[in-house]
Amino acid sequence: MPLSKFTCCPLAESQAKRERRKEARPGELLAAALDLFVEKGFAATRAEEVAARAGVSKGTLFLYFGSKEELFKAVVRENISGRFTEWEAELTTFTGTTSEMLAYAMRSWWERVGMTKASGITKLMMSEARNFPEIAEFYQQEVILPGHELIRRILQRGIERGEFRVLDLEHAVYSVIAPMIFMMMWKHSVGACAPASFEMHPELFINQQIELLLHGLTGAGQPVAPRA
Amino acid sequence: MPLSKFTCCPLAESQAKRERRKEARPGELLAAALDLFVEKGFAATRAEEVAARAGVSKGTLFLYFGSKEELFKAVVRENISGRFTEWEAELTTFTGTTSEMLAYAMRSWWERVGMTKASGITKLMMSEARNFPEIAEFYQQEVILPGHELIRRILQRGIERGEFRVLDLEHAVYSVIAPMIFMMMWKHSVGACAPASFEMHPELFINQQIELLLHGLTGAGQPVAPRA
Amino acid sequence: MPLSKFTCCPLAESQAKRERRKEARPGELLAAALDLFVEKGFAATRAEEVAARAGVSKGTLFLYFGSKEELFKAVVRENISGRFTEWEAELTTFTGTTSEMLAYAMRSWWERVGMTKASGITKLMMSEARNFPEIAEFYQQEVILPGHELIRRILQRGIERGEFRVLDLEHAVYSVIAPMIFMMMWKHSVGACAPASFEMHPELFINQQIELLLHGLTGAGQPVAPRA
Amino acid sequence: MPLSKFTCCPLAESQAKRERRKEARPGELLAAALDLFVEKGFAATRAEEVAARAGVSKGTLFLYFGSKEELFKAVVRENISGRFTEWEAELTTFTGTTSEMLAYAMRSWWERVGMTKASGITKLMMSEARNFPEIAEFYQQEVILPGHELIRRILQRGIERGEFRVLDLEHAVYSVIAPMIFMMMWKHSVGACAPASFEMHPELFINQQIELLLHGLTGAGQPVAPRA
DNA sequence: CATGAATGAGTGTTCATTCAT
DNA sequence: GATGAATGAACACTCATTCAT
Repeated sequence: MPLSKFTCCPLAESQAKRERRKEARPGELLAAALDLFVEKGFAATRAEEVAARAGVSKGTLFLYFGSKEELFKAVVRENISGRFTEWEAELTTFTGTTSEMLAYAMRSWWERVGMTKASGITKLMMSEARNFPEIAEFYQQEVILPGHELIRRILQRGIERGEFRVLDLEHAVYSVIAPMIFMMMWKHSVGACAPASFEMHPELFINQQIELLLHGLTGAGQPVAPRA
Repeated sequence: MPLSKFTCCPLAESQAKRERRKEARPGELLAAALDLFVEKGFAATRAEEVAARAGVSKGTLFLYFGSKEELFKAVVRENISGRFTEWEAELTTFTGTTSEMLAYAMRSWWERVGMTKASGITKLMMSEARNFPEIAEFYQQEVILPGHELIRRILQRGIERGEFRVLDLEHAVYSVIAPMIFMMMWKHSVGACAPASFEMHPELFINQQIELLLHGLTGAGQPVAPRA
Repeated sequence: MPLSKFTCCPLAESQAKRERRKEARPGELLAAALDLFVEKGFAATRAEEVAARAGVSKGTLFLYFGSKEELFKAVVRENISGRFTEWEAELTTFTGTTSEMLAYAMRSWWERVGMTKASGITKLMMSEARNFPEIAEFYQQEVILPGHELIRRILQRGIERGEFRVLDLEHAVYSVIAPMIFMMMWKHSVGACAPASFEMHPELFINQQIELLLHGLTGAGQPVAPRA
Repeated sequence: MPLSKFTCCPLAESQAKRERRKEARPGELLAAALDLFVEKGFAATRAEEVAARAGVSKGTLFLYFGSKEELFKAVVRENISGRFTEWEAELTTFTGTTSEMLAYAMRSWWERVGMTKASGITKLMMSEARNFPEIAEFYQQEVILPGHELIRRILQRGIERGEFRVLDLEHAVYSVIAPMIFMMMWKHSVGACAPASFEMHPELFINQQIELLLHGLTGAGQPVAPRA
């Protein structure tokens, strides 16, 4: 844009800046709210604090979200993207073994969700589900259901191809999911105020968890992810 | 009740009942508080509601617990029994294989903690840890640390006796704990308002989880806990 | 109560005092609210001010009335007693001329309503009716309708007995009511902040109004209620 | 519009319209404000609503009126025309009987004020006088005082010419004014949300009211304004 | 001039906590 | 001890007013 330095009227620019701010506001507020809701819970988070963290005044918050509750719902909705379709596509075209597939799914989950702020949503839902049944319902439809479906299909593939032994699919899904839920909860609760002794190295843990999930504690073969 | 004919006035009886109630008060309050804190979180639980559920007046609550925060601490403290000593004793004298030992530990954990109200404490800590750092610290010392220690010793025994392969102990502990934490969280959040499709059969899940933990998905042998 | 000076326990007395206060609270609050609502309108009256005038804290107000709106409704309801039955009884047994009857009705209205605080309710309703349609409806049923009925019956009697000439009853009712409504409005608006020049002597006005209503401006006979 | 062919671009036209609108702005705002103030009272009327009804933005309102209070004052001031001079002139040159004169005054009042939006101002003053003493004072000087003066002069004329009997002038003025005030209040309060049973036919009422005022309920002669 | 995004003082309402009874 | 009436600090939310664009 070489011409832009000659811009005769600053109107465009400042207008743009204002517009940009206006469009950015909801996002900034949602980000601030996510942080605080995850950190302190819904009830203990003050609206003014959210506003302050987003760099605006209390009134502005209510300009964008009609109430604290609507803000909460927006936070959850915003962070529950339908990332599953993309994910399922990847797995549908996967050509390796199902063990590799499962490992891939767990590792990419960590990179795309577990290690990001989005993981806080899970903590939020676990903590507040009973106070927001409608939101919990929404979360189940949008996250839990497709998530389970995804894992179930992987396990099914493993069984059908003779890679995994026959097992109770429904509960096996929970076995795969449990360590992931656990990591998110841990990170946002004990992990946030724990002494060094409880530090967890997520990548190491995931690697070993995959190993254990596939071959078990008694599994033969090389030692499992020895700590560097 | 042949003695009752000597009770000239019902005063004595109700007096006695009152005494009993008086001594029971703190316990009833703690039980009510546990329920409500688990259900709605600390901030969203009203002191009056706790009192009402315990069958006393608002004022009485503050007679026994100086503040809502103290009540919370007492709830946590009260429900963190030093059951570990007893438990460790059991395991120290355990004579079977380590696989059996691990299975025993997980199953008895379910009976003694997982399926009881005490499981709510874990949900509470996960939800509120960051609002109550001192309590979280206390919880770590009293529950997490000994719990980890217990699991670690089992795993260590397995490795030393050549039953389990060598692995990163610290993270393996998390692999054992994760499904248990998961069950408690699930039960008190999604599980409390979930449709039938998300129902979980804890015993089945634990059985299969033990199997998976020991032999993995690819493990040979008979199918794992096929659903009845 | 000569024995009361020996009352061994002051419990009874203080209990009583507390009880009395508790029972008196709603009344005190309603009185304070009536004053302020009449003076400043519903919206411009602050809940805290009402409480302060009743000698209690803001919180106490909400102990007795769930919301400002409920307080408003209670104020109106409280001051709309079914005084009409008593009134109608009086008029049913009235034996004089209908002129005397009308005069009696207007004068006793002044003593029982017009000159009391209850007159403020009319101002309130006139000012706020459109903001509280349900209350306005209630007011119509409880006050306007029976009030009109009462006046209508008097006029009807006058016509039937040949004392009053035939006229459009419905509108004649308004002619009787108008000066009374007017007095209440005036008193609580202009009258409350008017210079001496607008002072009104209600008794004089009513007397002359009765005279005019009965005989008109052109009526023969002695001068009408010359000012003392 | 033969000149319009010289308007090469529609800009001029819309420019013109804009100019016109610009000059019309204050008037539109005052009209909108009058409606809303009358309907909901001063405190319960939101500035933004006034602006919206006038078709401008919130900011624009404050461009023309420094504050909501100033807007209110302007509304009152604007709607209190010095129509009295014109009126007094009419009455000064009146040649009929004083009864006719009074009837004319009341009927023309209805046409010029009572049935127009201006009647809302009276409701406003009655409702808000105590919150705006200065405005109330102004209203007294500009409306009440000259209004009373006008009525007083008519009555005085009637007495002096022997048409009306001697009476307490001050209070007789109120007797004339009361039904007019009443009509305006009624129309803007109960009348605005009343069931058909409380409907009032202003012309009928005024006619009969005049009759009653002149000859009273007991007046001989033909029946008073029998309902068509 | 007009706009509407932003502000923050103000108000209704809640609820932990106190204390007279 | 037990009660529950009373308190007032705290917080969600509103809205008149400002001002950058």
